[in-house]
Amino acid sequence: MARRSQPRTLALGPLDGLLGYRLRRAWNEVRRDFEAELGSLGITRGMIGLLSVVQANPGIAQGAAARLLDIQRANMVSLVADMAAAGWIEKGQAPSDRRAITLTLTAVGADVFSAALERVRAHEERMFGRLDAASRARLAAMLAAIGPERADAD
Amino acid sequence: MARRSQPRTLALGPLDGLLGYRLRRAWNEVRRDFEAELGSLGITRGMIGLLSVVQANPGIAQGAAARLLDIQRANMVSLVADMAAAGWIEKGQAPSDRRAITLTLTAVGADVFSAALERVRAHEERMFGRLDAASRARLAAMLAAIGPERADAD
DNA sequence: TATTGTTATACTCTATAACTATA
DNA sequence: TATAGTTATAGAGTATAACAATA
Repeated sequence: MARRSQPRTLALGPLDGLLGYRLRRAWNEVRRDFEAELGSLGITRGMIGLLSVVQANPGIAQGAAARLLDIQRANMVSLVADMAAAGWIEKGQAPSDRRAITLTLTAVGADVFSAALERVRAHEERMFGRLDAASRARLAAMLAAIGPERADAD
Repeated sequence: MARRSQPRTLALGPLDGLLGYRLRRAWNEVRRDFEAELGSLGITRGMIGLLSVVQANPGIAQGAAARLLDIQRANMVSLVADMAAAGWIEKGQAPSDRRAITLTLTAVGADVFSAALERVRAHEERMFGRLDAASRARLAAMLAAIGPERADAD
């Protein structure tokens, strides 16, 4: 029977009602688990994103991939360089625009992505396993609705 | 009529179905807006969290606040130091444990928090305004359900 | 032995400004 | 003028290991 100088349950205060705070907690939980699962493969979250986008759009321009993934062009440079150095993607020249760099997946990259995706799916099941299919769909829709009203003709 | 060497709509690939990715996009959106709104006041997200917790639990131990906010003890040190230097919180000695540091809000800290909270609420409305009250409640519940099955007697 | 606060350090992601070469 | 890739740099958050003082 230890004495408590603090209330049994500590309160969060106004923070408790803020969805932004709840979002941070959830995201940190997910990020941590992702890194624990994928870290040993030397694959970061950024890499998974680029692997997916390059596989889905062979020859995509580096800048287009950056916009698609909501990553700054400047931050794309080292990401691409690291993945090219690992032999997962190849940089090429766009025929129509000599400034642009095209990205394609290598055979090794496809294998790495395939293996990583298995782990990611296990990770997702661990993180979202308490939500059924309908809930997950609603969650996805809600997450997509987060943000300022965007002009439709964006 | 520009020629397109890429499909009209670029695909995300397998990434598209991953809730973790959707969560990252939403979180980045919220984080960016928070920083744009609060940055000019010199208040970071970490500070808002600590201000709220210290106000709700005067004299809370530094380590207890860290656990409550899901922040590493080591990272709490500079956060507390910065906020104490700003005059928003005060460090004290716990009577029962000479190792522990207690935290209390100053009058200035209370004012700063109050002003910041107004901006945070505007920010939250901007971010989650497209969700009605029922949806927000469901979102909060879903975010709380994210993560591994935890033993109830945690 | 375990915990509290601390120091040191590193990594990921994100952001901005400025440069070059093209367009 | 605007865009693509690049370089340099900075900041916030997160993470681990190790230490001294205290429990």
